[in-house]
Amino acid sequence: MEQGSIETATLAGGIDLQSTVESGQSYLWDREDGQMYEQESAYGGDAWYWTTVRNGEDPAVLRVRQRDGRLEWESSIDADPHLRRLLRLDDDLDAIRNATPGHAVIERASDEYRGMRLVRDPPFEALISFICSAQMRVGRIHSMQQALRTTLGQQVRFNGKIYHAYPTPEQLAATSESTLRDLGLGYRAPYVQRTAEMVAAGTDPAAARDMAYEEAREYLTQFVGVGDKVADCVLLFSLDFLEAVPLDTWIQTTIEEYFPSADRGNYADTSRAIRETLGGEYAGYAQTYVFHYLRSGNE
DNA sequence: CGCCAGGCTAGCG
DNA sequence: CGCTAGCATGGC
Repeated sequence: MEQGSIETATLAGGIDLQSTVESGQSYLWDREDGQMYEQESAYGGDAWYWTTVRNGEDPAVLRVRQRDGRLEWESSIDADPHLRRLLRLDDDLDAIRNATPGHAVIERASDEYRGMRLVRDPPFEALISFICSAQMRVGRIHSMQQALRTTLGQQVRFNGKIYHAYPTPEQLAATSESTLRDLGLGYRAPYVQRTAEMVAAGTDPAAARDMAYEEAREYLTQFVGVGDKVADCVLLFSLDFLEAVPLDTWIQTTIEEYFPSADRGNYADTSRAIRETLGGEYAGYAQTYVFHYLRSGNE
């Protein structure tokens, strides 16, 4: 086993691990004490989280927790570069905040979750988990991904315990719609199965990375179960389009309440307007702070 | 019990 | 094109 740590003081703007992995951006991390998404009162903030990364034939488990000014990790491999990628540790949060307009609700949200970073999920996992997100609560989206892992993913042994990798495109493509329904996916089951078939056959969601933003969003909507909103989530939480602002029910309410002039009546035009309102380049960062702030019961 | 959740697809005009 | 009915499931 390898282990190591990263000093949070070396990260520009610090990090809040709990907010980063429990804010409904990524559904690929599990919390080992079983308290994920719960509004606990006596929490020390130092729970272990784990995920897996592809690593040739054998996926690798990454365990990480935040304690005493460090991100401490354990893995079968060197987790350092993986954590820097998955948790966007190179983002300069101070610079991002300085580039964000000073609206009151954004500032309150940014203050409340100082150190929260966007995630950089792997593209296929992001695509499937956000297809599952349609008309679904955050906690259940996460439990669906756990069910997919536990039932269909490759077993990985680490420190004497069994973990499960996220299923591959081939594994999901070979799973029947009824099996996926049995895992609680509901009407999303055929979307997941058919999209996995497309990816297994060679259509690469990550190809959107090289496109202009709106072209990339259009490209992703070719996958079954992916409309503009899910496409924006994949662009923002996986493919480095920090300007993407997913227009979900929460942000629609926010627009009506705080930025009514940005409501242009349709997705593409409202998207452009709110993206401009939130400062352009890092608009998705502002959106994610506000989403987590409002969804957590503030205001 | 009814309502709703980080929406999408198919089918209509 | 734009618009909308229908959609599975579980928690409150």
